[in-house]
Amino acid sequence: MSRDDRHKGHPSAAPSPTARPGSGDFERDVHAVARLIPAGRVTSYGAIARYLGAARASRMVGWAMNRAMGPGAEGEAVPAHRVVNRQGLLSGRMHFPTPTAMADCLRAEGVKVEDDRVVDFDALFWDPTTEL
DNA sequence: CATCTGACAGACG
DNA sequence: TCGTCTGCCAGAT
Repeated sequence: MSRDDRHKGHPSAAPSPTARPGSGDFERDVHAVARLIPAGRVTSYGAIARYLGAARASRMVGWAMNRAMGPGAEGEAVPAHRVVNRQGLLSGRMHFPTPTAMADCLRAEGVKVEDDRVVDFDALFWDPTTEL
């Protein structure tokens, strides 16, 4: 990401610093939805973000996953391997313990993965706004 | 305290 | 149809 110069995002400071610093609400919701993803199914970051009402915060979904699997993972593990991008691409595979952990995990659930991409992604796609 | 980056997605040219 | 830019929120430097 180095389009050139996109450093403009500088809205006035937060009006209520004590409102909710770490928030965690968004992240918590993301984890909740991720856990609802049925095994053998996959969804996209945007789908989750949209379901939470933050369709434009799809990036945060991925960030939430990163924290979810970290050492500070909440009690329950989050199936981050079932969350892929809009193209069915395992964009987050590099963040797993091993580069093949994500694909291997999906294959274990019956999901075919080829070239880091979910085969038949459209058929396996699980949309929370529709299914939930 | 200011600035960039990041597991994406959608709009635009 | 493809390449590029912007938007979003939060964490890291």
